[in-house]
Amino acid sequence: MTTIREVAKMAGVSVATVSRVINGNGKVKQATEEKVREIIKELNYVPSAIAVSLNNKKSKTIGLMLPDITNPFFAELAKGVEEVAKENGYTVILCNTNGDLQSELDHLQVLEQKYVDGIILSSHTLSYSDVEHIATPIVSIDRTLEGNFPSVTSNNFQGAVMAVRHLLEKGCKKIAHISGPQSIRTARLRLQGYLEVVGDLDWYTEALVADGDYEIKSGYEATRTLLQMNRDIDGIFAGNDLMAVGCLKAIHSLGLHVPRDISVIGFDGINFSKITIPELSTISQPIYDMGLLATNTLLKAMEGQCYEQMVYELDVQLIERDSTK
Amino acid sequence: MTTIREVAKMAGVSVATVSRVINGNGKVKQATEEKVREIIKELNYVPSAIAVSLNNKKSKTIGLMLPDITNPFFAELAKGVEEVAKENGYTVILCNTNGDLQSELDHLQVLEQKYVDGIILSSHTLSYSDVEHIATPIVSIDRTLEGNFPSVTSNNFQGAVMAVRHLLEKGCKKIAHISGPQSIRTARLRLQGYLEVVGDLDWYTEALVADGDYEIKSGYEATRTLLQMNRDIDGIFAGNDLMAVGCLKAIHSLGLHVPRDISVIGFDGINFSKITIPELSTISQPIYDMGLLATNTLLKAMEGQCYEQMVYELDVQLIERDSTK
DNA sequence: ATGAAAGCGCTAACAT
DNA sequence: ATGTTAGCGCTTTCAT
Repeated sequence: MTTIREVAKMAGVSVATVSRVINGNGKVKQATEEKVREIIKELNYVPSAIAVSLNNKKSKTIGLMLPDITNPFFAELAKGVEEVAKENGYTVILCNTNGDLQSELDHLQVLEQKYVDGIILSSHTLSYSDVEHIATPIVSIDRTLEGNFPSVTSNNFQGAVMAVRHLLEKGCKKIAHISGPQSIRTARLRLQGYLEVVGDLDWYTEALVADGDYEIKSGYEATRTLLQMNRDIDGIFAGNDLMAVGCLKAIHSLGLHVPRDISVIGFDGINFSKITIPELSTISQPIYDMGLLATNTLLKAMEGQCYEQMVYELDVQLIERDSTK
Repeated sequence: MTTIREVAKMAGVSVATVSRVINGNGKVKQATEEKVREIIKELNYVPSAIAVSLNNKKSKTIGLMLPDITNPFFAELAKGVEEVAKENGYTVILCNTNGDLQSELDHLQVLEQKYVDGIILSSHTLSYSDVEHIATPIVSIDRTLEGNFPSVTSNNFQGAVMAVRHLLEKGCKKIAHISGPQSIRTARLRLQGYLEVVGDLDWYTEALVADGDYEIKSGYEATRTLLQMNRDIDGIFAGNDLMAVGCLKAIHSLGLHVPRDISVIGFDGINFSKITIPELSTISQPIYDMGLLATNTLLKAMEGQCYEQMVYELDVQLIERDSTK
């Protein structure tokens, strides 16, 4: 491994001079600079990021903590985060937590000791006391956190309202909801949005809400349960796209047709929602943009800038496709 | 930030002693150790990974370079990698390259200067000369690399043969193939497997192979082209699951039925293959396991152990579902 | 069993 | 314009 010392020696200058040409600060004579650059190239010298970090207490690294990278929602988010990070010279440490509190705490601990310059966090189990001691800036995604943490979310409540209204407009007379885990804020908000619209209608009963867990399988099962209890359901608002996919399958397996017999709408707008048969109508969140925004916000926080805004709640959008008619 | 010095001072010992109790080497009197631990806890002291790294030249970090984390194949891989890494006290830096050579080179450069202890690489553009100078161990996924790099792949050729034979057994009389980008080794092997089985049959013509690029859309388009030219195709082997999904959609859009009119089989066994309607028959690779194996192999390489094996080619498996009858 | 001090590779303040 | 040197936080000889 080549060090700055060897470069200095070969170039016949001091390490300070080499450091100056590398970082482009301080004065260096043209000729000297050229000579140094030449040697750097010749020796294939790359400064040790570790040594640099030890000096300036910046690792040029951010941590990204997610429940599950195989969930398309988080994968898209991660892509956005990585993109912005890279553009700004940062590197991303991926932390997959499975939504497990202990795992999250462990990861947090490691991120701290690796001196990451910032953390983007998507967690529904972490509480304020778990993160308050962390000196590094944190941006929360998909939920807000107590304390002074910026957050990037989208308008879950409003989206749910839009979804259900859409179903209503399409002529649905009895609309069910497959809810996400009520421990997760987005799931609660989406349920609230649903209730907001249908809670007062005469056909509404509690039996029209089935619990899911945001995974495909639960959408499948919830739908079958729902349809067993209420044969006249003609519209289903699934708490997310994954469950909507399961829902589509369940309806198909029952010999029914979407959207002729039952209209289905999801939430998230993951890529896969447009490849189902029929293509899924959904409320799309600007997932990739949320990743970009979260990262840019984090970057600002890291530079010590005041936040322009602490809480971003992005607009969602109704995407009408073939599963609602 | 608490340093080892403060701990030492508070405990009334030298930094060397603190270091000893942290790392559990060297002799430390029971009482001293307890005292030190107490102070560590009290001060909430966590050793700086950076400083440690500077000493022992190990960052406890590995780099993971992938074309696209939103591709379920790579997301699953990443999950496996992260899992094993975490278990072994390593952290994963995620590098998303979009399959772009320059991006890969940039990332490689950064990984080097961050002193990652190892790299897991999935690239089809990088060549030997791009990586030979890298001192850190590298494991290649999904392809082999010249030189002494261990690799983890699966049996693409054999899988393709299995896929096409399966179609034949199901009674297909004219089988087409949607190939992946021929710049990618796996795509070439799968095409070869297809040709191996049907190349000599009397109905085979070159027009039965359509080019795709491993993305959903290309599967859709290739299928429509294929079917336009050859109305009597009754079986399609798609080069991967994503294209198979596009294929399913195209067939559906043409008013035809899978598997009644046309049987379809994919390759990869990504999670999503089981949620399509109809569920997709496919050749499944042990994706998650490939991630585990690659990481374990890398870990061994990092410990300087001789490789038990340089090249792993894992078995694939035919999964018969509803898209082939 | 414990401490003092050198050194990991670099930056930045201070000299010259 | 360039060099010297003191750290950054830690590990690890080498003394004691």
